[in-house]
Amino acid sequence: MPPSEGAMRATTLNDVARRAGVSIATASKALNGRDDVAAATRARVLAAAQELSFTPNEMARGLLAGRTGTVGLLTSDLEGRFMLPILMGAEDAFGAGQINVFLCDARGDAIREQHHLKALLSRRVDGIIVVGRQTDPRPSLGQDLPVPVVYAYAPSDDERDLSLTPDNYAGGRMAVEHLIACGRTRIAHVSGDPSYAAAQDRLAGARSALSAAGLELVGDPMFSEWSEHWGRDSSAMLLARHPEIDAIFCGSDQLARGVLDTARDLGRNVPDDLAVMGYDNWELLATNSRPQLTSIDANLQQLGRHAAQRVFDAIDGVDVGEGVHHLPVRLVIRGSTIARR
Amino acid sequence: MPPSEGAMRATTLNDVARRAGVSIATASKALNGRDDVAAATRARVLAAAQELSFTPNEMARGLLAGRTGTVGLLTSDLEGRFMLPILMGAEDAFGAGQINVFLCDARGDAIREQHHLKALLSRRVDGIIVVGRQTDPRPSLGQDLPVPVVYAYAPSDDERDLSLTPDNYAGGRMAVEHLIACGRTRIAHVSGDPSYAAAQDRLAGARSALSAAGLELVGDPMFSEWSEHWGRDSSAMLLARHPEIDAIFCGSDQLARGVLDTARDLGRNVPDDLAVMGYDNWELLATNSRPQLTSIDANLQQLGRHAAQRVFDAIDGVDVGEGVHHLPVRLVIRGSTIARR
DNA sequence: CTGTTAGCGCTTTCAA
DNA sequence: TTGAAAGCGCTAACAG
Repeated sequence: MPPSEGAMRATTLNDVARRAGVSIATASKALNGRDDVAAATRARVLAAAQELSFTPNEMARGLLAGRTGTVGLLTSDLEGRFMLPILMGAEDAFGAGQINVFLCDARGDAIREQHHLKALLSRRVDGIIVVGRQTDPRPSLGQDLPVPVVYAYAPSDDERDLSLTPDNYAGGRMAVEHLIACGRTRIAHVSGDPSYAAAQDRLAGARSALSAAGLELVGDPMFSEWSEHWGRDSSAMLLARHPEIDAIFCGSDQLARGVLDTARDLGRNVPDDLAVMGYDNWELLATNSRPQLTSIDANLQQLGRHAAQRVFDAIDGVDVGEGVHHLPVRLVIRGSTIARR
Repeated sequence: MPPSEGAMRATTLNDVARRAGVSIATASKALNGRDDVAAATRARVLAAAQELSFTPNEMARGLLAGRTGTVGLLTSDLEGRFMLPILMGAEDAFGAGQINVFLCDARGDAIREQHHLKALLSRRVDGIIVVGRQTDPRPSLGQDLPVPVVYAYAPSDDERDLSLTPDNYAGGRMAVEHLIACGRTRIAHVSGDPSYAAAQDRLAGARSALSAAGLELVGDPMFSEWSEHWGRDSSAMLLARHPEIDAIFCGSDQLARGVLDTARDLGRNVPDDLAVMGYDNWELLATNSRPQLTSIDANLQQLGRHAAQRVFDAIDGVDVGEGVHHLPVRLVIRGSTIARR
């Protein structure tokens, strides 16, 4: 019995050929637009295909062609804020190129990741993009895979792999340069978990901008967790101990939201008394605060598209390349650093 | 020339058979654990497969089996807050069942959706889950598809399709019942875009709970957009006009965040002077506010798993069913409605 | 127990 | 211009 959906066995090229009264080979040629088919024959075949709503079986086609027109997207954890834009960028790029994407979520588990990798290989994907949730290096899938692999966001720990990751150092520098350009000189830093490479890189970038201007951070960088709560608490401590602070550079927009909250509680006007910068340019947070948050955008969707493009190229035989590439980030200026007029 | 990755043509069953010195059929049996193979032979085959790191070609296998072990996830827009949990639930359920998921994002464009649908059918997916971004009915993909289809979140406009969507009416009722149970009697409602079914359903549910208690909404429901800004502005208006309000039920957590902000500005203590409820239980927003937000959780991940389960069943020949199913939601109580002690 | 044979749906020579 | 035949990698009959 056929499945309930009014289903039936999908129509095959054979059905089309028979209905059009030609051989299966001729039908194939007609449908694929090859020019050694009589116009009348082609018309008949196309009509038949239409009537039977024929859709060629890509699996069979792939078997012949040796490529499937599919790629695997291996994420370590869909949950994260950073996955989605990368996913979208990649899906977008591939979709335009008639490639379909297998989505696999390893849930942060190495065993599950191996399972999924195996599954992807058995499906003969033409390439794989590995998306990690942090910018800390992650274990390589290895060099002996039969398909090209690109690492996005979380770089591979093996230099022979190609990794695309946002340039957090440049982001940190850019942020502080902006604050300095706004006339601020007593700048503090609030960040999240210090074990994150992102936290350290952004801080290092910030420090390079400061020392280039002959300045130093006010107080120690405040590390703890990437939460709004910590943004509130850390800034309260900072401002109590160093009331002269005129700008706080935050390692995330969440932290910055917390800082804004504290500033209001303390009656410090933002941006006049105190400039506040976020990081990530998470629109939900950045555009709904009062004032809106100046932030650094890592262009993640573009990063996803880039990764897809590399896989594309690799499929076409271009060497995929290697090393960790730090992709440019972008400053988005809003009201938390410059008063709107 | 082989692709750079140290690639090479993937090893086939033929390679394994030759290396083990058996026929290709025997190799197949040995690898698939059929019992009509001598132990010694099996060992030899397994060893050979291991050495060549053989992975069976699922496409070839699928060609024989008539099923591919893949399903399509057709989303209308990845951007949304509601996609991700559903996606995760479905991916999770399928992953455990050795099924791989094609992710297709139509970007809210009907033409692109048709393209993707066609692509999925040509890949001979065994089923499709259509995920919409709102709970308003969406156009059906049609009844004459060769695979089972389940609609998640956004129901199909055709009753013959199976749709799973959260029970917003029950959510609205549940929210107001909770507020009443907390002793509130002067309850107002702030919501987003009134053209959303979600907005109307939640309001209708809220009203049913109110009238069951012999109460009425204070003031008109405040509709505009689903933003924190509107939460701030609308509640300021409400509280100015109706200072007696002792609870505000919000149509989203974003709105509720805005309401909390205004309450603080006006010096109204939450929850003592004013109880505030959100909707969606978006943890990022709900757990980072002061106080944390009581909210309604639509169990979206579970909804995704359900949808996957239905597709599973349909693949196994069980009728997929039909009609719009409203899945239960859940109250999550935090500090914005009950003072913590 | 093992190997031979016949396909799954399609594309691609190569004759007719 | 058309069709017969081979074969992509695999499994499922059947003979041996």
